Amino acid sequence: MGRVTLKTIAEHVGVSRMTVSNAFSRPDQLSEDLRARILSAADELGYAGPDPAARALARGRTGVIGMVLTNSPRDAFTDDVAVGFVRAVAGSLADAGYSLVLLHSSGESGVVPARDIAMDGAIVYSCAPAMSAYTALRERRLPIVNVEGSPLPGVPDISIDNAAGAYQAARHLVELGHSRIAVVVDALDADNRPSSEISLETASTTIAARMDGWMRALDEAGIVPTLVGTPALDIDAVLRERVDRMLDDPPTAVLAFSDLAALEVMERARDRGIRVPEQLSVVGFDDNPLAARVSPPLTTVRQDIDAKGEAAVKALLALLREEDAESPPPLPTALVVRSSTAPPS
Amino acid sequence: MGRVTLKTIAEHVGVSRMTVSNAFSRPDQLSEDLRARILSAADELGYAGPDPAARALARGRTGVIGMVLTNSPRDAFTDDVAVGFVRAVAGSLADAGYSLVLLHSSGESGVVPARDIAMDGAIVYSCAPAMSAYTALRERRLPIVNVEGSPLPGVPDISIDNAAGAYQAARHLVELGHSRIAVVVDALDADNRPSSEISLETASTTIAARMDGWMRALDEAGIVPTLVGTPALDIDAVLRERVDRMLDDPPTAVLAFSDLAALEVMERARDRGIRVPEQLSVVGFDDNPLAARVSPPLTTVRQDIDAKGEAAVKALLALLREEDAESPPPLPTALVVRSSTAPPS
DNA sequence: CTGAAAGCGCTTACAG
DNA sequence: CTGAAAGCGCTTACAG
Repeated sequence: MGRVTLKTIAEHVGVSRMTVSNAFSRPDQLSEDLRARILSAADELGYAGPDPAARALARGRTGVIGMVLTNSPRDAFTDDVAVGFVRAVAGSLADAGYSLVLLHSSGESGVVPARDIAMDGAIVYSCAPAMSAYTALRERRLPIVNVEGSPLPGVPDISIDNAAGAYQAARHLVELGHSRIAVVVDALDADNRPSSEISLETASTTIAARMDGWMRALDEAGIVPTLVGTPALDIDAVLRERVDRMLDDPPTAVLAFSDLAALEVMERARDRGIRVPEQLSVVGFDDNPLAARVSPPLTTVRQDIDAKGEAAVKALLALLREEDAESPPPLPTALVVRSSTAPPS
Repeated sequence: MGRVTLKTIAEHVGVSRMTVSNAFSRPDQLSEDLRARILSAADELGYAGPDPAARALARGRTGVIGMVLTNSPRDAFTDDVAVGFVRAVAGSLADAGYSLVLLHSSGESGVVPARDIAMDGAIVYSCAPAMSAYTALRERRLPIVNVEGSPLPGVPDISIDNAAGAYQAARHLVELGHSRIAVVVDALDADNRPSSEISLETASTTIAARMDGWMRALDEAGIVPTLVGTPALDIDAVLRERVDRMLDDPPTAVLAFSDLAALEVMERARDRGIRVPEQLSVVGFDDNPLAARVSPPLTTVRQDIDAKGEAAVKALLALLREEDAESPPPLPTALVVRSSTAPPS
């Protein structure tokens, strides 16, 4: 009998299509009684409600918000901080009646979700402006909010106060009495050189801000740290090797750009019999759920990932209401001192 | 100048709308040269490509697959096993050119994503058949795959071999010499009674299968366990209280329906000075990433969550191709013996 | 290789 | 309170 549409029901009940449409979408436009008759006819005919795709086209809105993550969902979902962010965003969006669609980068399938998926707006998490998914979104002129990425004109930016957090972390080490300090960052091909020889031009905004904070505190104390960097977000092979090389002539303390990197440092140190914190202090960043659980528990800089997700959604909802696209002030951070830091021996 | 559509470009180039459509969607239908002219005009006019909502309506497919999780995304994303599943599904879908949309249960906003979001199919993870989102999906006659849920006619079912895994877990305790054993389950209002007094009718299929496995091994050994249950997926208050009550007269071993529940038992035991595994052996289920990290590391039943996600996507893609809706055989499980189990003292 | 026709299923003003 | 008209932006056969 073909597909059941508004028309099928309209004919069945003996009214026009738009009256049936009204029964579903604008209940106040018709009598209780007629509406009940229409709804029961729909039920009888197995009609589940107006087709969402048709409705999206007619209304010009889909109820869907996209999210593009740094890497593939497979990678992103391996990082508890990213997962926490997705969780917070999905929750806040749900409260506002929106659903979240995960936009992977274009793969071999030829599909580019950022270009081909119907949505009302998107949140871009920790992406370079040149990333293809991000570009596609902008070409569509979709409302976009940028999170921990490089600021772009007209795109609201959500981020924590990376510089302040990093400053506190470095300050903590200085106050403990450390002066031989290494800084471990990503997205920077530093390769174990003194910081004075390094240019930071390639770093992401987030990393650059953290560098600013660390360096300000170290500068104030007259300390020139060693920089250990990786050319990309390659937490694995390259980072491991360079951390290992750094430990050949170990500093007394390390500032890491993330808890995951800090854990890597702690593991490498353990392998070589270097004791944390007695011989090496380590400070992370993020307060990853793991940080409190490892041994020794990691000193780190906490960020409120739920607040970040809420702020991103709030900014996007404002954009959807066509309000001004203003970036809120950076979210606060807090140093959490646990047991991975101590005075140098 | 209004919105740029196929028509705008067609007029600009001097061809018909469908030729422009072909330039984007069926490149083999027109000359290289004409296509290049069209594409460059599109670029010039700031046209990002055919509108996805309109395309979805015309083509009858959206490129989006929905996922409904037991609870709100906020809750689901707190459980590493659920996160692992989402990760695996999102990854497999991306490989096939589909994007994943997270379908929350209807909230106060009046929006019911399972009913109102345009999609081509959905995966239902660990949901009761009566759950409203699940019902809405079925009313729409969307292709659906059910994961760790109660089997429904015509809906392919993906699950691990819960019974076999549970059997191995219970067998392990029996072989260690335990005979005073408690079983901790959810979705069952057991309230610390001997298993012989309990009816299992309210349990989910997953729990019921695990119960079958545990009971078979215990029956074979002539053991009647104590059942500790919670009325719902309420891992918190109720479970804590009942586990506490159980520990008033502790068994020598506990079989828990999940690693999270097992950790709860271990924590309660620690609070009361009951040593694991010396005084109490604990076996979990799932091999949650946490299981290997806690102390003592937890003996548990491992399931391959990536394989489960892949299997779910594979079954759904078959459905989308209108192939037969067959449930694959249950995925294998394996007992992982760590340090939370030992012979009774 | 190109285009005229019909259609996807709904909603939005607007008139009665 | 109800309905006729126009439109959302695209694609799918099909004819030339």
